[in-house]
Amino acid sequence: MTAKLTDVARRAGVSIATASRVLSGRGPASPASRDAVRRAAADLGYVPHPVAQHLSRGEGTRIVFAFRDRRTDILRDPFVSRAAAAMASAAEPDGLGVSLRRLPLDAAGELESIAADRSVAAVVLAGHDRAMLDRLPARLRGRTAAIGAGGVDVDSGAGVGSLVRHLMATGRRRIALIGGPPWVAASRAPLHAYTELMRSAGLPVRVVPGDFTTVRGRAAARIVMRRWPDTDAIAAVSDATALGVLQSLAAAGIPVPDDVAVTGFDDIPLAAATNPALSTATHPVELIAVAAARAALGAPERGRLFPSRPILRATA
Amino acid sequence: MTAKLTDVARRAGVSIATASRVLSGRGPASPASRDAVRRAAADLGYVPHPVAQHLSRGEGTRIVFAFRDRRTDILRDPFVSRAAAAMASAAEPDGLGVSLRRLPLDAAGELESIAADRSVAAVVLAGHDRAMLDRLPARLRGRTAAIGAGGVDVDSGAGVGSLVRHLMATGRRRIALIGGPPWVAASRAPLHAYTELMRSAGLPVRVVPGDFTTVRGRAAARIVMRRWPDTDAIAAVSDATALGVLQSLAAAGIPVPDDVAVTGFDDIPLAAATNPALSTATHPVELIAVAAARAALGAPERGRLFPSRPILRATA
DNA sequence: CTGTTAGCGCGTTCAG
DNA sequence: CTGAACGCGCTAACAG
Repeated sequence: MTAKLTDVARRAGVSIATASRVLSGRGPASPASRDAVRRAAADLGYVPHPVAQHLSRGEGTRIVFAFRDRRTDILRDPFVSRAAAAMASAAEPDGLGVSLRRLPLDAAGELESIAADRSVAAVVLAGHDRAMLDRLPARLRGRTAAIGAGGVDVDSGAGVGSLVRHLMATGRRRIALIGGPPWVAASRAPLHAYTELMRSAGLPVRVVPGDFTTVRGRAAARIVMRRWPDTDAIAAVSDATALGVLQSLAAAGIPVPDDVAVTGFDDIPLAAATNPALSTATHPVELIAVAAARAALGAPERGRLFPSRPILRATA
Repeated sequence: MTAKLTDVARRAGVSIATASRVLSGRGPASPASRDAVRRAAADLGYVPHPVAQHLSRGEGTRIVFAFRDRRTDILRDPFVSRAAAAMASAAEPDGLGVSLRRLPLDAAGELESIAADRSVAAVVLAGHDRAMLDRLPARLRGRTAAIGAGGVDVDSGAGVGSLVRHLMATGRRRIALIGGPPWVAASRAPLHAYTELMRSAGLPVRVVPGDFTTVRGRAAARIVMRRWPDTDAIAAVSDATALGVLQSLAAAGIPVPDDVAVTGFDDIPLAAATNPALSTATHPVELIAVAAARAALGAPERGRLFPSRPILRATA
């Protein structure tokens, strides 16, 4: 049988309250009893029972990662799994676990049920919109953090901006942007950054909407080259899209980066493996997810932007 | 304040014991009190407190996914994050969370500490070897399941075998295999399947070891074509490797699949996006992870193999 | 600084 | 079939 706090207290010759104070580090304790308790705990190989601690403190035991999406199979989205795994790794030392839950577009009911579940220590929201944040159940207020769009997010504006600037610095002038879907909040910042840069440089603004997929990237690249044949660079707001662009250009016999430079965004593992290797910018999903989890667990911090670093390879 | 079992019992005019029996479904209860309790619970919007339940039942609140690897940053491995996310999704309805923990090659101490943690409901092991399973702490015995190599796994032998058979059926005769690292258990089954098929068909066995990476795939393909220039098909045991093979062949001006057919394994998202699109076989990581989690939580099942389905695209 | 006393919310004997 | 009482293991007010 595993040793419990009572055993430690008895062996140390103090009360359980004192033992608890010493071992949890909360509350005062004389050096003498502190020492005795620590020794007793070590001798007995005492390990606290996290479940009992959580119950007693009125805290939950898990972080719920709630991802709002119209697709049912959110597990196929690499960002979802990367973020979930990162949180599961960060939460481990605290004895917490991570649960993943998909939210439908209208998630009012689901959020209520999550709020009612007292095993939920914190909630990390993604794919949300403003309405959702505003209608957040009161009981979730102090323990919810959001990823993206107003919450913890990557500075995609600055990231894409730095790539566009690089394109300009290397002589590109007719730069097209394949953006995200207009109705997705994350599409705004890159589009804005690109537009501002082009305008203030007196260069033409050429934008085609995408949807972050490779298939759409292929089609979008064809549209770009048909509509503006003199385009000498294509900036995509996701690596998946950029892969489609590369394929499309290769099929059309357009050399990259000689005739047309290409950039992506995210720095997925395969970006380094394309031919030629894709120039892109980092997307620290893991850092963001962990920051959001910490914020949800009580850190006051909100709305922080994580920097995106350009990774220049062969395509630009 | 949220309603608790006491409130439900009082409103239903029964004792907490009866209320508990009715709501948990364990133990007898008369139709009358059953009805009263159910109604009272509904009226009050009663939601049980999972943490209290777990403490009382002496169960843990989380599933620990323990991944043994020499690399420190296991989060970068897509299989790790996919498996973790799948378990986090499957565990959600049960009020359980998932924690991810890296294990060093000699994980004796870590396993002890995991076993001592009473918040751990179950352990899913991956990257293990036999010695590790044998030295498993006694307290972990009934609640541990393993992914791969003797545990729940994909039938990679049959998967690679079906691809090799397809290559033969389409006229390929000089088929080379780029395998996994010899010291990894998961490399054995595909190698064995390939070797048996080639031998019994009276065809030459051509094997070059790989390490599941794209970089190594590039190098391995060069080795294959230099050593056996008449090779007309290359089967790789991972899609990442196959991508390297495709790049290497493209760089050498060898048309795929005309001169050399190529197959991978895993069916990662980008396999559909290569040019030409990669023929491969599925690796149901999510299904496997969930099955392992269920097994660890108490299902008796062990050592089940999940089928791998060939996905024939353009490279073979 | 310390020990006593209540809880945290629920499961589960064990007599009725 | 039911209810009173205890146990799960620990934290936190409250006097001392």
